[in-house]
Amino acid sequence: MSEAITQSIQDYLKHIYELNEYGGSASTNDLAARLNIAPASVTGMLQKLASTKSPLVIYKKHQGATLTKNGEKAALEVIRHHRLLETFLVNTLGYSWDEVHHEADKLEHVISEDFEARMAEALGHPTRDPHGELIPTADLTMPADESCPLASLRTDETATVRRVSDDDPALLRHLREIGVVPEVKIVVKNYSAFDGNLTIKVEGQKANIVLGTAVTSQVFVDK
Amino acid sequence: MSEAITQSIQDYLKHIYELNEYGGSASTNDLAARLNIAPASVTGMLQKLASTKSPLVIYKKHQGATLTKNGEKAALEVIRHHRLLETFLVNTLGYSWDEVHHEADKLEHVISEDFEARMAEALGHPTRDPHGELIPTADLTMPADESCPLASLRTDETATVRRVSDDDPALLRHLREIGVVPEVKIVVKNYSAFDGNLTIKVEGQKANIVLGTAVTSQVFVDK
DNA sequence: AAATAAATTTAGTCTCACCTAAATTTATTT
DNA sequence: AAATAAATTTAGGTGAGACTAAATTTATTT
Repeated sequence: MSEAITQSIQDYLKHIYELNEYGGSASTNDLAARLNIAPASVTGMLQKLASTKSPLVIYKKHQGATLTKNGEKAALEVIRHHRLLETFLVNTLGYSWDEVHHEADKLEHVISEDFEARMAEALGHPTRDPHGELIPTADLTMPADESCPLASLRTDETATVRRVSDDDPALLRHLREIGVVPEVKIVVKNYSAFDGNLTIKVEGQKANIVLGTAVTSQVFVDK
Repeated sequence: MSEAITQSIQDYLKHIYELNEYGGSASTNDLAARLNIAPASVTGMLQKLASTKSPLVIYKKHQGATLTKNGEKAALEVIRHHRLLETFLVNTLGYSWDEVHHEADKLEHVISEDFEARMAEALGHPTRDPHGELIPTADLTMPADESCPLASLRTDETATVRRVSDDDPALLRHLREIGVVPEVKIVVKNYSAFDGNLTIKVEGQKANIVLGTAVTSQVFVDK
């Protein structure tokens, strides 16, 4: 029988997947930071995950981790759970978008496939969660995402906000307040080469606002 | 800082509470059977739970376990979660009453107090779950329950079904089929002293039915 | 290219919650 | 009351998943 995919393994896979999305390979240190675990512990787990009959992870010393096909399926399963749960909590229990992440992080490991299917059905098979993040399909493929960081835009460019990072409640409350939410149109009024600040005009808001890279790197847009 | 109440401790407390409801003290063996754990392991855990600064459990060698005030509060918290979840799954996601137990057993350890409060609100602060079992109140007291086992009734007695045990899906499907569900009235037509069988007439059903003690001990009624 | 800094791995421990096998205690028969 | 059976506890062990401290490897400066 194949090795059990425990909750903590699910967490490793999820974060390796997310780190792979940009950086290529997921480094020991980055994983440790995301998982709130000592780097030494991460090394141990990666070695273990990479050395089973049909491994979930590909791992080379000092070069970080990547997912195998199986590992990726398992990761997408967890991510699908997470994003459906966030949508469900907002739509059905009246959570606001900054409150759902922590709850979904716990529930994602525990719900059954039946629960997943019933949620998807009840929600009308949504393709994005409340933060605009794409929900992996029931057959565990991740839809293509064209969006780029708001931080990469320059003066006079126009774009539509597609998604925002879901893991910082304070940031989410701020974004809600200034109207930077999915599907809203923005125009870049100014780019400051010194600090990377962007001055933008948000559709439906009167005043321009200035955002630092701490914010603009977490907001993703389609041009 | 007080000792963490882990998932497995929550399970111990829940089952000690339920065993205390009838039998007085919860025996090592009964607990082991309910938890699907070796008796030796139960002894170890009970010793541990009974020997902290402010213990959750009272335990004397060879005499089983009881809950302290704190232990009882913790147990009722879990039971409240479980029964609210069962109600929520049935009302909101269309589960049938035989499908919810297992899902609730996993979720009960994971949801936040906020989740609990939102569910209670969304459901209109129900007092019973779909099986008729009483839901502990938000301040963690268990409402009084007057009901007695159907098995204790005799010929010509009349009663109202109040609750049924929720942990055997096959039994639940059978009860649903024969109409033995909460709030239904029944009349005992015959009692057989040999095997304990009861012949009953269920309100709204044409034919009488005969039930063995495997069933009648799991159904609770008010006379 | 050597020196320093940063990232990573090794080695050795710890806790939790379980296990089995054997010993002991309590309960039940004969 | 002794013998047997059942329940419980003791003793010793395991695996998962974390930890720290020290060693090593890779990357970055000077």
